[in-house]
Amino acid sequence: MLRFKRLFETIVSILLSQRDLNPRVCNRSRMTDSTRQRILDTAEQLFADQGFHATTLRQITRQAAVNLAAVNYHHGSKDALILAVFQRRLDELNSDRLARLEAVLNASDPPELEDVLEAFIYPALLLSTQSAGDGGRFMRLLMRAWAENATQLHGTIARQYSHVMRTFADAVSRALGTSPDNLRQQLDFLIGALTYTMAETRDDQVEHTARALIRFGCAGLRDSALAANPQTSLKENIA
Amino acid sequence: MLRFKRLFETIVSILLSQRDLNPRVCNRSRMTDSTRQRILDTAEQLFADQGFHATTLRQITRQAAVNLAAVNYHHGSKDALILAVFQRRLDELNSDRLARLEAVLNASDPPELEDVLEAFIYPALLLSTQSAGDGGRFMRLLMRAWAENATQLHGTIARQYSHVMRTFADAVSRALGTSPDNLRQQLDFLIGALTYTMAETRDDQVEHTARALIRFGCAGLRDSALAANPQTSLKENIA
DNA sequence: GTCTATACAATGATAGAC
DNA sequence: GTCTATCATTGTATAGAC
Repeated sequence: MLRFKRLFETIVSILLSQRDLNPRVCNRSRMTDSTRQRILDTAEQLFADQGFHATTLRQITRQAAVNLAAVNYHHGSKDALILAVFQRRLDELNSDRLARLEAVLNASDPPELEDVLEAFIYPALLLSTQSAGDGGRFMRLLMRAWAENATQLHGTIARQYSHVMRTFADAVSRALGTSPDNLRQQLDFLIGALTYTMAETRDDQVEHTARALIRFGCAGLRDSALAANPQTSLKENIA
Repeated sequence: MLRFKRLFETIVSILLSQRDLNPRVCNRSRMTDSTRQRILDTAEQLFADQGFHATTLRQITRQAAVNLAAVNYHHGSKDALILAVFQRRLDELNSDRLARLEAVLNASDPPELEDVLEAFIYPALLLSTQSAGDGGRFMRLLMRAWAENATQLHGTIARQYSHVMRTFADAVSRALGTSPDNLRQQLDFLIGALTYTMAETRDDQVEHTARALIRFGCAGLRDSALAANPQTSLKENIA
């Protein structure tokens, strides 16, 4: 009973939160945005350090120097706050990815598979070490959130950024010279490897890890394409 | 109606309880084991359906028809209960993996890389569709748990099953004909892809998904080994 | 040893005054 | 928009019955 109410409110706040991305509706006063922002920053840091469950709203509001009720007023619920923390970072991440991909495609079409994968992988590994406050690793957050709230949060994120995935699938298929139809599963393998890796990569390993993962993913994608489309890819592979 | 279900579950868990415990510690009465087991089963089902955070101890104890305090008495805390739910399944999983790997190594040494990866991947995908009660997918649990409790639970699990990973790393290195030193990172890529995939694989896709992931992983591992050890692997690759 | 009833501090959320 | 006061619910601890 109570659960349905919470779920409803979370959904509502997710829907409402989309207007924040739109500059036209951003009419709030500076003081309000400052409170919103301060809650978001503090929450991200505490979540990364302690986990979602262990972090209380009272900790967040005390450290952010705002009232306890403010978090519910601005974000609706604790779950919605978690989602908001994610969306801010994932918006950055996917913007960065798309910008790099566009640069790659402008340089040469069809592109090199390595370059496409680098545009996808490198920003993610950078994000995992840069953000989340003082050296905290952001991507532990993603895995943590995934766990707690799996169906809802994962579904929301996947739906919201599906166009990014589709764009990259197209680019990969052009690089491989095959149809993008059967590519989705292999891209999921790559996403899994990337996500898992992000949770444990340190700042000084980013370059090395990115190169290893790009190589690993390229080999897997090329071989799988070779399986789906033997005659076309074979000669390309030999050449 | 509910009473028959409870009675049935009680009988089943009494029967099952005999194999699950270490014989040395098996001094408990059957009635006690039944309570422990019933808590574990009910918790697993509810965790998979609702997530860890959303599931309350009162829900579990009510549905399992045991007292609220029983869960703390038998497992210590909610977090420890979560860990216990995992260990039961992961013990099965890794036993299955090691048994299959041993069969592969007995058949031929050095083994085929595909066979080694199949021994690692296939049981996991099977588990993700079989267990967790009524068609629930167990591996959503793993991702969920990762999230909530990341440092502690992930660390515990990784430490506890590190020997399994080492055994597989050895087998892979023998199949590739290279040193196992630089293999760990590529195996992590594979684990990430596997974990991510398990969360979304349906019962009827297991065979197809397993084949695709094995192929993907083999290609990635072979190419990475080729990078680390050019001259040795090159001719093997051509041959 | 196992189980039960009960109590407790802390949490997320809310209502209403300002 | 913000705050104070308050609520129901949570995980956990304990005392005592079988």
